[in-house]
Amino acid sequence: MPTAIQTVQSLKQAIINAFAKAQEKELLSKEAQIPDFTIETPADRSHGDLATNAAMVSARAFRLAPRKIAEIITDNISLDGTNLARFEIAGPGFINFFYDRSFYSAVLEEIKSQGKHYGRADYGQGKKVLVEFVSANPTGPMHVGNARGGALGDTLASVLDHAGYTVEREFYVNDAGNQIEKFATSLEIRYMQMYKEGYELPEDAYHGQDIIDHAKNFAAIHGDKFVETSSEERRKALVAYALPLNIEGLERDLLKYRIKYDNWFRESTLHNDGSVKNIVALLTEKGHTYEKDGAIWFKAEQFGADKDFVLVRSNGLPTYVVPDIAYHYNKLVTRNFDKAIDVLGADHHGYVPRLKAALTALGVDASRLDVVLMQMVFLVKDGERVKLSKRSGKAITLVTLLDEIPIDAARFFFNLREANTPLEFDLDLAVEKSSQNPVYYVQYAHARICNILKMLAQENIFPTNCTQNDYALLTAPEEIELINKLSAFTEEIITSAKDYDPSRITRYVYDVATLFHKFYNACRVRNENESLMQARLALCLAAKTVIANILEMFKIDAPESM
RNA sequence: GCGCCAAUAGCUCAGUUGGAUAGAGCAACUGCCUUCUAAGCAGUAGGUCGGGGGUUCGAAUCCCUCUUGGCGUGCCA
Repeated sequence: MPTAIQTVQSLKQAIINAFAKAQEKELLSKEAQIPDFTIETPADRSHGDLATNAAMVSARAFRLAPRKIAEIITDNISLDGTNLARFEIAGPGFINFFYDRSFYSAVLEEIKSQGKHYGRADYGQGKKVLVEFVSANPTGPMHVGNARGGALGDTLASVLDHAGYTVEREFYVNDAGNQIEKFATSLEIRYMQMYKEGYELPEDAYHGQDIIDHAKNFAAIHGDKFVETSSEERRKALVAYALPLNIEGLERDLLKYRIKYDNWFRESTLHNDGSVKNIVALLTEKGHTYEKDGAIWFKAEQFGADKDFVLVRSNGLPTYVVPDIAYHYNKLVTRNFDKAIDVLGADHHGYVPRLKAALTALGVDASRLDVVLMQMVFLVKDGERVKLSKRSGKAITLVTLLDEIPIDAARFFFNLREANTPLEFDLDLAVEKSSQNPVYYVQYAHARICNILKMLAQENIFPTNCTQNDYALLTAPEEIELINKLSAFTEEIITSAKDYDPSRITRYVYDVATLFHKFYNACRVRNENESLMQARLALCLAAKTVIANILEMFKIDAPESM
């Protein structure tokens, strides 16, 4: 167990023991329960490395002043084996604890021995989790929102993996249904326009250049062969030509973005194997549907949704929700994932309770589906928001974006903010090669460490094992703060996994870089006496390990020199 | 109308799930390179946490209410 977490747990136990001992001595009422208390890291370290509110929250239960209880606890506490050296009572009744020297050496030894694995936890207990993200329509190119979804989903999957889940990444390909019909219509009209007058693209069709290109390339192969055929045949041929190309394109572009999926799951398989029909049948069988106006409705209100909704339209075709229900049923029942996590745009939020209602009706525990909603991205150039218009087909695509800015920057920037807040993406800052660019700031810290190692190696100096006495020389505030930060990595991973929030890790690694730069300016490694140099070298290596582990997790380059 | 999300320094955002004097970065101003990378560091200044009520030892955080903004509320996806 990581040193920091272990220290907190042993302290918690020590406090509980102190309570019990005081009760035994009848200093505290035996009647009262020991209330839930917390142990936290104070923002201000002069208030200790760990602090507890135990005395304050138990004031009522024991009918004593908080400070009095704090005295009783501290009189009866034993800090043996806790990596803590001392405590003090402060403020309204906080008890503040301070690390023993052994804490710092334990952290550095731990990072050294775990190396690439440092930061990993068993919090997820190997549970199977499916993270579905991007899932852009294969009817056109991906846009900036998909870029955020990609960075977020892929990194979230990594975070969950580090937290001890068994993770799969999945892309859901909408290769059936209305979108494809619209795709067919758009292709058909663009194709016919090349040979005949009087074909006008409807307002709600796809207006992008990519459709025109597909039609042209198709014509280059088949000529006017499909002009006189039935519309059905023509559409089929066009889709059969263009759709695979688009899907290949999605895969290629995402790979360029360093995203590799375990599965590309096709909606069409759910239609072909009868799953979609089966969902309607199952719900009907259980008496959860009814007919109205020639359509089949689901009694969603009975299962917590805001209103009932249509499953099968009066024209006999299912609405988009049905394949979606079938898909999630497939994830949670057929494939038996413990958790399904969807990364979706926030405009889908109204649909989540409906999907969950349907799963509940099917007897699936809907809490096994978690949805991470993602707010809008605003691109900023020259200090102004770039206007995006999807309708005209002039939206900025993922590919264009990645041509303009480094992939490292994109993956970092899109994980700078929590998913549920709108994100301003500063295009100028992303290409900026300066301290203002947070990616470079972090990478620079890594490169600096590598450089120290390189310089020393040239003098034939290499890291050795450190003794307790060596580690004891690390006493500067910059050194202590850096170690403290490094010790918190595993907890950050767990919290980040719990909240489905990789942006915590982005901020964390930025903090690590900041503290390293401060250390670098305050303390020298080279030309110090052997013992201190080795201790500082160990600290540098530990910082390097943490930064490198995180950058690898984010699939961002960790350069040896810059 | 109803529902979801948000509002913190001039700008972009944190805030350890109710804790101690609300923090970073950018922008502004002042310093630090004969010493491991100045893509760095140190410092100054900047606040009615959208408004108002409530809950308690204690509120940016929880509850109520109002204001403003985004989104949703289709036999579209």
